[in-house]
Amino acid sequence: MIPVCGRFTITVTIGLPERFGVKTREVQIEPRYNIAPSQPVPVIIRPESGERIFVEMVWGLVPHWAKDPSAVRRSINARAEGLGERPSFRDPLQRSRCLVPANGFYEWKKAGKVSEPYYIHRKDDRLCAFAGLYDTWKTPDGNRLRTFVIITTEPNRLVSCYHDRMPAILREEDEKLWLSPGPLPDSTVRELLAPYPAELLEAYRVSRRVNDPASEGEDLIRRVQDSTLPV
DNA sequence: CCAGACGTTGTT
DNA sequence: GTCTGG
DNA sequence: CCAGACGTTGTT
DNA sequence: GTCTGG
Repeated sequence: MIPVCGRFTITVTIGLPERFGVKTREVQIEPRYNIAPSQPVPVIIRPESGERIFVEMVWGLVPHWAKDPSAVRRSINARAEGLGERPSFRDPLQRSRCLVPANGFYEWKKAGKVSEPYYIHRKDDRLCAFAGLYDTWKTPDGNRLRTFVIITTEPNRLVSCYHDRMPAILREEDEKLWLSPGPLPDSTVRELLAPYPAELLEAYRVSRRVNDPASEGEDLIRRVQDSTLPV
């Protein structure tokens, strides 16, 4: 009873800071093949200081006004449509946009009783940025819990074979605008969050080992035979 | 005014 | 915090 | 998203 | 069936 983009990967970590214009290299980022909600992810923000930085945030938004993080239903996705009107997202959309680095994501197809996972990624294997929003919750002891959501949009022709939503992948030339401080016009937001071109992506069946959030490793993105399609 | 929600997708 | 429903 | 739990008090 | 944890 949760969302669409529910698992993703960061497989290419060499050159990641350079790819996103982050100057600080102190954060050691390990490849991840099965990032699930509730886990920490290095996302990219641009504070007022102007320099892009990595900040570790937990996937699943806890709004700043929540009284108790465990009492609030954490959203892991936010629909692009009507984003500006949702109480949880209205504020972050104006002031707290982030880039979520990713190489690909998983979608599941029900085949009878079992869910069969597919991996969707760029044909050229370059890193993408999902459009994200974040918020900061102040803990009773004065610390900060930083959390984020991945925005979803209509699927392109490729992803629509698997699902009726897909993550909003920013075109590389739009990443700068998404990280710019302050509100963006509604029309700009709509344009930036439009479905990513299908011809740049590829999808294939992977092992059901990825179903278990505890699974890790490069085996998870290995292509396996798709039993639902002819050979 | 106060109380209560504040979210998404998929499946039926 | 802010909006909606009662 | 999927997997796994789904319960309590008192005693060690 | 439905919620929580990863």
